[in-house]
Amino acid sequence: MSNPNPTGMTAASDPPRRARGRPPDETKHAAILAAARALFFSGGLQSLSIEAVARAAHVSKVTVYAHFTDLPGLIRKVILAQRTDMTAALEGLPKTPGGLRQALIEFGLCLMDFLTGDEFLTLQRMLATQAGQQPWLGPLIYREGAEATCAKLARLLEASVERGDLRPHDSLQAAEQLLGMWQGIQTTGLLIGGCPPPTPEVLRRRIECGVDLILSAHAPASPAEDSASRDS
Amino acid sequence: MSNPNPTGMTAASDPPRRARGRPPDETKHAAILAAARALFFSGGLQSLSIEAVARAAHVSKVTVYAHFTDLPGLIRKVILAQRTDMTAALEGLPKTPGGLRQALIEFGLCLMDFLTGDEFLTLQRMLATQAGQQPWLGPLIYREGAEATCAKLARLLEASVERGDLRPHDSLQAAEQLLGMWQGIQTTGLLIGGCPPPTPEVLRRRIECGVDLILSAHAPASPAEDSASRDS
DNA sequence: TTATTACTGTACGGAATCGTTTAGTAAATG
DNA sequence: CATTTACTAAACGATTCCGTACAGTAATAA
Repeated sequence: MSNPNPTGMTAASDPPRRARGRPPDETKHAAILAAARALFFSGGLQSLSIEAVARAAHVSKVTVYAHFTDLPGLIRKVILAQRTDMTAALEGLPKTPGGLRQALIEFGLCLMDFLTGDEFLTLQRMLATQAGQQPWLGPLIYREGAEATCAKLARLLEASVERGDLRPHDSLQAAEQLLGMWQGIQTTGLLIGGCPPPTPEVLRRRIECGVDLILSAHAPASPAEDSASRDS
Repeated sequence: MSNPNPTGMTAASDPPRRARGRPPDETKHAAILAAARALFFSGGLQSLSIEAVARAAHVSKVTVYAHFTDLPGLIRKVILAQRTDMTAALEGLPKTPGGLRQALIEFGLCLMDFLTGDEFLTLQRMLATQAGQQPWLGPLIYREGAEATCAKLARLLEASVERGDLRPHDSLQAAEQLLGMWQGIQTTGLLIGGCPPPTPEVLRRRIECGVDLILSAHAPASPAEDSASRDS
């Protein structure tokens, strides 16, 4: 509103306009958030109360209220912070050189490593319980997580189509199928604590078989399969 | 223990050994359970408290304690009741006559109709939050639900192999892939309230494409594809 | 009828939180 | 210095829920 810098360009480093009184301690903010996350990770939303967070962060309860309006507000921030980590992890998925098959497998390995990790599963569980109360959170995560990843994978396939390594096909659908096969039934199993985490061998096999299935389905018409079954 | 009927055969209808005092009112038990389920369905585990259940069931709080020892005990029973419904629904999946493709599609339609329904999603959410507290629940549901379904699907494929409609292959793996493709990324999306429920058209398309992918991958060697691309 | 058991209603003590208030201390600006 | 803002510690009233207790009513068997 009453912006003292109407040029729109922030001069050098943001105007260090020290507000007037004692400056807010960013450390506290971080500590609270960290405590909240830690607390949640070791006991679910149940154990996430303002008072517990204040205790764990070695901070006055009032300070918590000063930084985060509500308990819902705090939860929201926790989830959003988690989201940031998550999307960062997804952005960092490999753009391996090498053949398409190898690239897909590499992609799948990294992705599944992430999806079967505690960090992600916990976030997922939190979202599942919050689905009712904070309906806007789900779509946000879904779009930035699942859909974005699917699109990324689809682009990988699309690129191969343009290079002639694959026949033209519905890449988005193929990406979805691939993701589905990678996850199989185990993802939900992990979510409900119904099965142990997959061994690397099982995971790798599932990923490779999925990739091969997709690749063979959309391989170029030439009967001599050359780009799909080469490198191990 | 002090069984008055040591023959093991229950004479006619179970001995109506009226216990001595006022008989327990089965109605109450059912009412409590129903109230608990309803209550959970409209507010998550959060809103599931002994007092709320007693209120909703029009029953004294003491009665609740008489029928279910604990709050955890009540939750346990709620989940187990839900499991019973669930497994029943899965048992009832169709054994359509007709061709393999049609049978698989029918199977997929019914299954996905179930998996994307509120009943199932809510159970899933409940389990996701309870994964920490009641570790034995997850495996139970997972085995009777996901794994049993997968095995059932695998048997369907296996039978086709024996009939010669499919080449020999790892049927269990194929079943997992099929289930994965059917669920795609949307199942978890639904769980976290991240996306709207799929339209029947989308669902049907996803199911059919998955089936076709699997079938074409394991079709018998004959180049004349006859059993896969027929009927629409 | 009497004994026995199921259920009701109400109340209690204890605990955990919530969100707010108050009074005081700490750190910065002018 | 005075002012302003951030933070602390402690307490408060309110709410909710737990699990239990008590006194009384209802239904059934002996």
